[in-house]
Amino acid sequence: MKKSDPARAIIEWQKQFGRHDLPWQQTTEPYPRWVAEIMLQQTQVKTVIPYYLKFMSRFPTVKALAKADREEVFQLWAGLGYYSRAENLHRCAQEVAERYNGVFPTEISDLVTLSGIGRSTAGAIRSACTDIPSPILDGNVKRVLSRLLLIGDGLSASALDKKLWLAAEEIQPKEEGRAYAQAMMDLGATVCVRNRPRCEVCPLQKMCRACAEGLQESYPPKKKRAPVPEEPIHMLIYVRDGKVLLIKRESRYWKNLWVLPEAQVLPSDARECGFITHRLTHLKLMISLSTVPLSSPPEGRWFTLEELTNAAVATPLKTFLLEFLA
DNA sequence: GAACCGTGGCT
DNA sequence: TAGCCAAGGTT
Repeated sequence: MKKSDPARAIIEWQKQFGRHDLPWQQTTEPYPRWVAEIMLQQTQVKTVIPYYLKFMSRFPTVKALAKADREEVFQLWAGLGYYSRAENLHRCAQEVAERYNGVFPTEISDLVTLSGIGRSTAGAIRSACTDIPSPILDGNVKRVLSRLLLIGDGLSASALDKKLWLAAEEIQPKEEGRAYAQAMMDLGATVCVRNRPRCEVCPLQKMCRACAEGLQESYPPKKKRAPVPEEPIHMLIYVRDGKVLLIKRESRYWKNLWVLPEAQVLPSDARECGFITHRLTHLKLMISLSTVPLSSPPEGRWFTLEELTNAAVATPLKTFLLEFLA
């Protein structure tokens, strides 16, 4: 082993210090690895595990998922966030069932044609299932490569991505793709973390340019974001016979989930009874109680408390409603 | 190319 | 506390 080969170094490191007991690591079948990869997009391992176990238990095969009731898919996804993933997941299963006869592909060129699978997720699936090294560029790999090679200063986001993809291709080993991919994730998640990286235990310490110059915390460059405060959205609670009225949200946040109906203008028979602040988006929901039958409720579906518990309702709203109606 | 999409954890 | 970030993809 060449000492200057970072890929070999982290593969060896992974065998001793990496994670080996994650639920989806116990198989090399494409379907469960795909489900895990989609759930893991922008979502931490700890959050994903219970959702993954529940999902695989209910839909053990891609054909089962393809035939699944759309509503049930969203029920299992509710609380995970980024709900377009659930929509794409269901669509992808149907694409695999139709175009690939229910056999999940493992080639990059096939994978990237499927809904919800981009270049990085395709690489992750192929690495995991075939053991053939396939480039990945997720948050972990970006952070590791950016620091190792000191890439990022003064680059636009797209230029940075382009350079990092090239680096990801160059640095990957010729064998042990599965271990290597897992090694990059584990290193990024447990050692080469965003704040206060643990360089003293990093297998790449002596090759890392950022570490040599003490610039770890400056790489990769921070994303700039300018959150736009939004006007509060007024939502109304209609209660009748112990049931609450919800409607399907069809756009933007919480798309395809059940939410309280909105009101442009608060009716005179409504009174404010609470609000939710949606942290990332600064979305504010003003929730008011409407006295039925003075108002005519919109078309929707009436949920009992028990139905509400298992329904595809966003977590903050579900929490509020269960507390309010209890 | 940039805006958009959720939630939980961390400091 | 309030901002920042995480196993990204789509439009």
